[in-house]
Amino acid sequence: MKLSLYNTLTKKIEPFEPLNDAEVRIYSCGPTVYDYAHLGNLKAFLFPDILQRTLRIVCGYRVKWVMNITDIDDKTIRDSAIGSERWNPAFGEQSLDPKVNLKVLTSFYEQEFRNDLAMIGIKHSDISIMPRATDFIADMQDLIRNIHDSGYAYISEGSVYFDVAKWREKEHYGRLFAIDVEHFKSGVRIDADEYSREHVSDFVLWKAVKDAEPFWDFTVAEQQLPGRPGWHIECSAMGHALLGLPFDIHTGGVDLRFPHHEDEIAQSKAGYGQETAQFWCHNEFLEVEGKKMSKSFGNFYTLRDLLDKGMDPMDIRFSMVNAQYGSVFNFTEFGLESASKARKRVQEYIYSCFEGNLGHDNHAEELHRLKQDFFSALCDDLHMPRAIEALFTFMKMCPAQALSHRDRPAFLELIHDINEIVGVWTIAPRPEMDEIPKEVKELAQQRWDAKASKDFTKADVLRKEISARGYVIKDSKDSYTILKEE
RNA sequence: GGUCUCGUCGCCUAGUGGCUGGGCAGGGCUCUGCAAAAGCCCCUACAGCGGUUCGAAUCCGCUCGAGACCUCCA
Repeated sequence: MKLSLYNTLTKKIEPFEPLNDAEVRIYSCGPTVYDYAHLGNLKAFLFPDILQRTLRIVCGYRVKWVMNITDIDDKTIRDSAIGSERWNPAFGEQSLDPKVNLKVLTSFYEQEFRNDLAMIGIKHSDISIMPRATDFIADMQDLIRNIHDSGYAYISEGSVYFDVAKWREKEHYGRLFAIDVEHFKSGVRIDADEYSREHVSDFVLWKAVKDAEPFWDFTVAEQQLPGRPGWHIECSAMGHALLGLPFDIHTGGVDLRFPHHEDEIAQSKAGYGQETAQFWCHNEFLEVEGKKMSKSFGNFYTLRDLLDKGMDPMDIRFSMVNAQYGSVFNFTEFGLESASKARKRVQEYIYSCFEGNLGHDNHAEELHRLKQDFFSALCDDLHMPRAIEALFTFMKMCPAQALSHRDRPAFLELIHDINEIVGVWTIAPRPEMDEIPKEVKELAQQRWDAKASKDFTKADVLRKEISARGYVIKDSKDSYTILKEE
């Protein structure tokens, strides 16, 4: 099946066709590793995860997926600076070398980030490369020299800036975002750093070293400019080095359309003479309980915050994935609960397919429709809600017990493929219960006896005792089961 | 001020002109000590006002409302 995707470059949903038959090349703007990943980050990475899984499983392409790690920027420098409040004592003593401190801080959060990805079901084996910006300084410097040589950069007080005004004389600046350079709203936040640009619309390619900040030597136009890269340049350099330009799909949050991605396009074109990507895809933001997630609203959550509250990472994945990436997703506790129940219903259905008697009806047609509807919804700009709807509709039409000896394996095969994308279920028989302690079993039997003799007071006391040991009793008509309390 | 989304059942989400979408919650039943699990059934909404049309949640206009971005937040 062919995938169609909304392309911010054209503002239309377009059929996707790889530039190169061998594989689809995707670049995702990754995290800045100065803190634990928050829910918004997760949504931003779940989107390309579903994208690349769909490209592989439904469209049959090979995929090369690059997600960068930004380990040098204002915030990583700030937090690793000597005396920073955010320096975690677990990192040990701070070094006198700011580069060492930077590395310590960023490697810590990088590792945490990798753990978080695994936790929400993004497989490391699916990500071809996770390059760190600091490992590509030389590539960035080459690119900046190229841009300078071609006349679109100028040096000012030790920093190098991209000359947007000059670029606009030749090229369209505002490919992803309609920029009204003349009408920047007065009072809107303007980058307040002390670097001097000729125009506010210019952006920095290379920042001159400041006191006690990490820096790299750099020579451009026979000038020595010790400093560090600007934010946008890293993606241009890494995309070029690891995927080659132009590549197929570039992903990121909507906030990155401008200036980050716009500048990336301009830089790469100015320095490499090539377009960056044929598709630019942006995921919408996440809100929490109807409000923008922010520290000041007190609704700012990292993944580990939610796990500490006892939430299941697979429920978090399912709730986020079960929303179209291009629309604002409202993360609520009630919504997570809904998603959790819906997910478990499907899981229950899958377990049922491994047990009980077979049915005799023929559901080949419904199976075929499920396959068709599920995958075609995904192929339509990754409409996961519609795809999941097809699954529930199927389950309603065809109870697990009704599936025949032919339909069951067919369903399991299909749900396996579906799960290769959704990634929240276990396609296997119901796991054996953990060994239940003998005393709990005995208590349960006593309770059943008490109940049978209608001594309900005693039965309730015993239920409480069982509960105190972490188990619950569920009665059915003429038997009972013991389950571990969640 | 500029650019752009969006207002669908209690909540979340599909749906680019006609066929009462799905999930969760709620109600009923299978099953009567209590509770819980599972399954089945029920639950006809499209911000407002005009217009186009045989027919509009869906197209057009206006109004009201919500939100995002506008120089380093995914």
